[in-house]
Amino acid sequence: MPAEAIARIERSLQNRLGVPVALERPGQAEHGDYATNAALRAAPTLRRAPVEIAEELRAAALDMEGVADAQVAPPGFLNLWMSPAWYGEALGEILAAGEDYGAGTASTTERVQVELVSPNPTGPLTVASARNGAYGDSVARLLRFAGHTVARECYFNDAGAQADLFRASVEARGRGEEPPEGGYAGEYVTRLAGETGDPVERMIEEIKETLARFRVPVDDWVRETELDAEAALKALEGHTFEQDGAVWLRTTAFGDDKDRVLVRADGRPTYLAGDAAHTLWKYERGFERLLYVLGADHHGYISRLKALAGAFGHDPESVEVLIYQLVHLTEGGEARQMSKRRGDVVFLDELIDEIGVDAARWYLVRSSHEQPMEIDVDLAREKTDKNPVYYVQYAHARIAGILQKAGSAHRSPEPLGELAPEERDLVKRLAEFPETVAEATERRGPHALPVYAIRLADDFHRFYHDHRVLESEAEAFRLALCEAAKIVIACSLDLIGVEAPERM
RNA sequence: GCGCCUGUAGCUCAGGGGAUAGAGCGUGCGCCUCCGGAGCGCAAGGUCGCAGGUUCGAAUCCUGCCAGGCGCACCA
Repeated sequence: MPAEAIARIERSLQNRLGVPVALERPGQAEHGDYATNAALRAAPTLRRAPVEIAEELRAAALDMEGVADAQVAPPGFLNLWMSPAWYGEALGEILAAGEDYGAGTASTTERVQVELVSPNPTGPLTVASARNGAYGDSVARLLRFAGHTVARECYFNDAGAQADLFRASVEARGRGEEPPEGGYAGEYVTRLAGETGDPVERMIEEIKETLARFRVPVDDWVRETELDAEAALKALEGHTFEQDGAVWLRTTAFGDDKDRVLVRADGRPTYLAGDAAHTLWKYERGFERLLYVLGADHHGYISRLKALAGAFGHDPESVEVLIYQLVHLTEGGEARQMSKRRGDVVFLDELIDEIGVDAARWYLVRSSHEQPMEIDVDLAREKTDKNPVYYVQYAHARIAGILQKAGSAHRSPEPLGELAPEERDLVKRLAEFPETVAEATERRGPHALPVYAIRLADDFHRFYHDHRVLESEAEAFRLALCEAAKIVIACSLDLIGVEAPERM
């Protein structure tokens, strides 16, 4: 979903040709402001020479409002140069939309739930959960921006064997004994042993505080102990069978590669039974699409969760599992193993203490969720002020300074005449935002935002360096340009949960 | 053995069929009477893991291989 100023040109060319036309920004200035390979793509179906088709498009383009020049380049590209009026149109579009620029692109809106983090309440949040939170929350923000109704949920598995083991570990430590086999160690266990109350409850409270601090606004907190497993098992009865004394769910009927046990031979429910109750509760609350944000070590769950949806009579496709690759810690170039049980981890609160929420969130979403992530503990500490997030925030603060100094001076998106190259680049970058966001949303890939924000900041810094804003002939236009840049930078950062400061 | 993810500059990573593959960090050299120098410019640095295939065109799609991460429970 490109900006309207761009989409208008695309539609006109499309009507002329009868096949899809997408404008792209070419890598080199000699190839114009925008270019399209539409003629090359259409050639096979139209059974005509690409250059011939491109010539036809060129003629059409030259007649369009906003197009200053058009040229055909072999083997069939069409290159476009836009007029000052077009730049005014594109800039005006941004200022008119304000902070809604690029929003509401979803064709149909849904009630979406994003389940994220969902940690075992047996210890504080670690940097592993932090990637889940930063990624999942950013996806939630994107979906909301696109127009969906979004709720974030965090689930606590507070009933299982791990919770019991954790409680036993804290009690043992309180008596000065070693933790039980496979139990929990670490400083926080010692700390909890000195406090009163249920350790699991203490952890749940701490996790809630950490997530709030990390700017992940959770709408619903759900605990396994609150769910009605009996009701879920009853609802699944048509899809279960008994074998070897256990109750099985026929998940293979919904695409799983093997059936799964719901109730063990000894009568205790499995983890899947808890998941079933949880899934049922989600649908009962009316969500139409269920997103799960899970680490790569859980990707085996996908077919199970979809099968549960099917067994409850919903479309398995309404379940969407977002898998992110794991975080590996290194220290001094060597791999550092993380184990919550041993207490040998880096906690999210420590990371925030070290580098702050902005740098941490930026760092955790800047690369694709499909990319395994390495965090060098030493480097993360050292490089605090080298994090590109400050580069982007600085651009925002710089603009804020100019606009403040400008006071109520007149602003106008209408350029006086030809734009400088740096002005053109900046407007084009801003006009690219709606499409960038729409694609990031569709692909569930918020990492496109940091990448975009750096380029935008880059374009702004270059513009700023070469052109005076205040008291220049083009002051009104340049103030409008600054205003638009400020809006889009702030929006890009907000979508990944990073603040856009007026001053630094 | 089967499945998912990854392999791009010294390091961390963008790039989802187009023109001469990009950014940050690091390295080298420049730029402050001036709206914020947390900035700007220039340079060096690449067999896009390897080999085939599809295509007018492949880092991108397909197949095979190599390497790394993760998963294949009546654990959670």
